[in-house]
Amino acid sequence: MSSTARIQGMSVQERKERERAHRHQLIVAAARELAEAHGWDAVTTRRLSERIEYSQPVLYSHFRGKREIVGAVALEGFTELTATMREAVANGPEGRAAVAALAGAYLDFAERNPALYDAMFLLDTGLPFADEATPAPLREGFETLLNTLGALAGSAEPALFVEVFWSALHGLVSLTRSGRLPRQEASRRLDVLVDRFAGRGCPDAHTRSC
Amino acid sequence: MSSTARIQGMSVQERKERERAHRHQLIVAAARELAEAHGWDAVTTRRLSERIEYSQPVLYSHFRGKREIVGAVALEGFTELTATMREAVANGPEGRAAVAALAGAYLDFAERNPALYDAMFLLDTGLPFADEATPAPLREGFETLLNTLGALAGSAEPALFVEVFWSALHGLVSLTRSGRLPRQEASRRLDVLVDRFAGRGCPDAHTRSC
DNA sequence: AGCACGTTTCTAGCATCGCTAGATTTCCAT
DNA sequence: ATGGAAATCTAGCGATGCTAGAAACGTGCT
Repeated sequence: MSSTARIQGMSVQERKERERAHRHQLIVAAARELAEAHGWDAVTTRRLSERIEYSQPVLYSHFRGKREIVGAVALEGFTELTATMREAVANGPEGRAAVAALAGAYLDFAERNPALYDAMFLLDTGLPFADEATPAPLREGFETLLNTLGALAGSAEPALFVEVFWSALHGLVSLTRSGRLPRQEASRRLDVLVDRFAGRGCPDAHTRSC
Repeated sequence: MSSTARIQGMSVQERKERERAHRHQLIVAAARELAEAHGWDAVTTRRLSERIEYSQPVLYSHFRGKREIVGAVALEGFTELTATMREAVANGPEGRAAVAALAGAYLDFAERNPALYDAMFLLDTGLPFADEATPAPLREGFETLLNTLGALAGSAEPALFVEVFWSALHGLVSLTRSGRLPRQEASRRLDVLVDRFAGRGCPDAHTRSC
């Protein structure tokens, strides 16, 4: 290793890494756009490579395979969903209002980013969830729910309470998106769900007489 | 058309139709078994045709394509799920017990028939759901839920109440099956869900003081 | 009985998929 | 300028769902 390698070589290496990172993001963005525009079935390695103007094998120098690309898009989704939910409870609503705000934000997010939502919750991404290796964005999303809803758990364990609430939201999204539930009365279903989870009864009796 | 055609011809035609129907069921059964044994990805037209000992184009004389085969399996699933749920409420439980019985039956069914459940609720089958063309097995499944749970809807419209309950169940199944929720505490999550939907509060106050 | 015709079934192949080995080019350090 | 490592591409493999056209079959008539 010469002095040039030590002085200039490093910056060349850094530039290459920068370019690599840029191309990495290019792939993720292309996958996301393609999925959002024409569905995940339209996201093929050939189309992706065409979009980024590189050949297909380049994709495999960034990701182990297609599922890892989907996983990268899903991670973006978790970050954005967490931000959306945090915003929804930024002004500190409590009781029923908090549940309604979170649930509304969640359903809105799913409605506005269908492909992104699929990457997060439907497709196989290989992302570890309830695991010591769970990526930060996932953890933060769950914690946002926990911070706001944990207090409404009543006699149930907060974490379980949140998981069940999340499941219900996901069920609504999932069944509606796949045509199993008519989209028409989605907002009324949301009301029913919020009523059930907003602790009508013991913990927060200020919402409705019991 | 001769007398033979009028007397014997019909029975020949009937025999052919019987054989066709038999082969039809053979395809559906093969698809289901293959899916339950090795997942839906392993259900390919080539493997199916090998199982039924006919060439691939024969499949397309019975079904428009693979999705219609999945749909046929899904239909079987709805019939069986409905039967399972009916059995669960056969001895007429009420209030919390009814909710727990139905939810337990549902989750058990999903756990015991993962591929079947996927065909019903995850995969694209082209089956019409909330539609005038909704097949009978689907309708009956929903009605079973409605008959038992409608009374617990409280101030909500029964149909919506049931849809939301169903969504929550599906959410639990879906997130658990895909590894998003740890399988470990599934039964405690079920308890939390039942608590929320068993009308703790106004309609059925005999379950828990309010 | 034998033949003609309609139906059923099969062979063969298309376009596309995810993915990869090996050739080829590019670029850096000398 | 040039050798060699790193980056990139060409070409192709084994699958997939699905289909057109050829071959085989069996029915019903003479």
